[in-house]
Amino acid sequence: MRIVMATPMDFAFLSAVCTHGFFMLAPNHWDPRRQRLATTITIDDSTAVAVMIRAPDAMVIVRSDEPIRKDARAMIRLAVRRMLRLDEDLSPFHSLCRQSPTHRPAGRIRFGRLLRSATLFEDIVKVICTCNVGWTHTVNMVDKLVEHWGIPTADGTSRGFPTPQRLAGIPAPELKSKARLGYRADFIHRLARDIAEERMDLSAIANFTGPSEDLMRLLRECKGIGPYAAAHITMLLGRYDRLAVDTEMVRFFKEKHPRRKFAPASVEKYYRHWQPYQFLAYWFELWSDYVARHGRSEQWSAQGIGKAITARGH
DNA sequence: TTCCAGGGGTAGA
DNA sequence: TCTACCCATGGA
Repeated sequence: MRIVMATPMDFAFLSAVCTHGFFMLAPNHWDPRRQRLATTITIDDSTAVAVMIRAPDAMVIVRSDEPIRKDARAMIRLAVRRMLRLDEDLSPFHSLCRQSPTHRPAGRIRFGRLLRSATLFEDIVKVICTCNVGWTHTVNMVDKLVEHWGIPTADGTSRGFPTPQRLAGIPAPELKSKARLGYRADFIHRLARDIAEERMDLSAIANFTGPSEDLMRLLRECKGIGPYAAAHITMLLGRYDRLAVDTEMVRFFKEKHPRRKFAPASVEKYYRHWQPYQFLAYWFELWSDYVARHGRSEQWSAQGIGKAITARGH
């Protein structure tokens, strides 16, 4: 099977994949030498398809060695579009960058399509798994979720991310002990159950058109999603006017502006002129700082970058 | 051992 | 609305 998709004018594959840590999380596997993203896309509770994504010239090519049903093919197309944000227009942000002495490189590399997951459910679970832990632990938790409850491909060689229905059927203590989720197990189990039993409608959140503030409020109704997680998920949903304040942001801002007193309000003020792209402006600065410290992001490995960040000693 | 990591929930003021 | 305290886990 081979799917070919046209890309927006300002699309750059490397930027789209390697400027957000999700490319290091299961079921994604990035091949830095060939510049290909291998992943497994979950179709339903019993079907998943392993695909290889590459992007020569002005197109994205998705290939799979398995025979694919027609409906599954459509779902793979939608999933890849979502992951690479092929429907977003970031040219206004790139125009702003070109006028900025600090962010000009962001315009040049077409920075801003931060990789997301095939589904919003997968995004939310992964964000919960980043809360109050080191990156290596996040990687391990997501690895184990996919390893134990991921949907296997027909040949059984890989697994897609578990569906809400699948995780809803696993008792929280089992999630905790097998995936080492800690107290996050209850949040993830509750989220999966609420979706599976139709108490929570993720499509309403995904298609929400109101102000970002209201979207944040909607997300925070979900146990386990606080201010940081809600802001990060809001970003994943394609809104960049909310800053996700976490320990990384605090560290970065203190280092960059040692004379300035840190307060979330002052950071918001600092990025105000990037409206509505505050998050992307901040993320480019943070990502550039990481690249200066640890080398090109497309060469990062999940465990390697985790250890490097921890060893930084903050 | 102790600290802390890309926080969040809850109770009490 | 703000603060203190607790919550699993694992690496340094």
